[in-house]
Amino acid sequence: MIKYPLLRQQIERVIQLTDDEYVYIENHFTEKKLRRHQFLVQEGESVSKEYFVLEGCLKTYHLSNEGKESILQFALEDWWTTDFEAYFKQAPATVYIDCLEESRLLGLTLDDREKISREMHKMEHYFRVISNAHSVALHRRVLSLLTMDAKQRHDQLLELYPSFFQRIPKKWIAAYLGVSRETLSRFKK
Amino acid sequence: MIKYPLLRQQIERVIQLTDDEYVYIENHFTEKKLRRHQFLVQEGESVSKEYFVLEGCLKTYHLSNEGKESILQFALEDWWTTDFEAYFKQAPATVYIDCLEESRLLGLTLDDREKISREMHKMEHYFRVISNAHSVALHRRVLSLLTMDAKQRHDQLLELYPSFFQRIPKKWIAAYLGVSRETLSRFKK
DNA sequence: CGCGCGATTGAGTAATTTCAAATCTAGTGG
DNA sequence: CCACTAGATTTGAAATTACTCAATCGCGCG
Repeated sequence: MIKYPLLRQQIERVIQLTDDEYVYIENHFTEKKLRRHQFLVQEGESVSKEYFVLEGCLKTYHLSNEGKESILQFALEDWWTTDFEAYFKQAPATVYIDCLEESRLLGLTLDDREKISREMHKMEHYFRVISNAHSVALHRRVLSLLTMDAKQRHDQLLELYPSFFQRIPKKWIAAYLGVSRETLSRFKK
Repeated sequence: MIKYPLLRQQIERVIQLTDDEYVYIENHFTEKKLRRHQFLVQEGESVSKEYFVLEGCLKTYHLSNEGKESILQFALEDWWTTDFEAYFKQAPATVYIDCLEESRLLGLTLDDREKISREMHKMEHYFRVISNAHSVALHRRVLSLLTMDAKQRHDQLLELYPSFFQRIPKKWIAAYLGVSRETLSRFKK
């Protein structure tokens, strides 16, 4: 019985699955619901799962000693999120993940991930492709921080992910771009 | 016959290998020498291999339309380097990799990488750990670009990789930190 | 000795931040 | 449904940071 077609769709962007294969995979996931302002992960905690976002919106951020938030990732429908460093190394989290909207997630433990990868070579490939995509996105982000000024980064983000600007408060967009909200606000012309 | 103990040492930081296993792996690598100012990779080219640095020093950079270089990575002894996006996707390179000192490298093709991963589960694990370490490093770099000013980034780099400052011309350090060389020069007090 | 490249220094300028105040908005309880 | 409040956004002005451009310095090498 297929319960989450969105997850299947996402995986099948990379590999092909039979109904049986997909159902088998899906059974390793557990659903989790979060309300606004609830934490999925808090600094210092252990991180047992990675999560696929069925619906909603979350932000991953680092909190400095001075209380400044720097946003590493926004996760919307169709995205994977967790503190990957903590998850893979089974180490304490170094970031917070916070729910911006009421959200539904599917969680997968590291053991189940490895089990699935071992049993289905295709899935191991899927996870590697996802992980590479993740690295490539980080590369692009480093580049944009090195080569572009704040206005250019803003325009690029607007073009790449217009939905961010509709759903996410401007102050978090600013914390993602690495500018003050005042500066971001002045760009809107 | 073991020819490159440095490579073995590097792999054995993560997994254990017998002599036979290591020699088998080593035989998939081919040595390559480069002189100063030679390119390992140029934008637009295809990228058939990833490289382990036996000795020397290389820089991976992006060239903007205005001719400005932004440095993504310095690779010294013991590091892996290539245009990973191009290598994994078998797509044209988007960066240049340039030799700063006479260097000796060991190249591994994607096919051989996958072959080794398939045949030795340990090595698949090694490659995943390396890839995660890579992601984590990029995460840290995004964070440092978001949270720190140029002076703080400079001090952090000096602490993390003091050898960069001895071997690499200041202008490239500046291009790595994302500041002008004049600004970098003014930090030295 | 002098060339050439990289590094440094100075001065003026542009971009962005900070702080403070004014405005707008969404969510809450009555 | 409305009024109210806390939070979010915008605007202004001053202060800071880093940049650009230009000139100078220092050193290795032919």
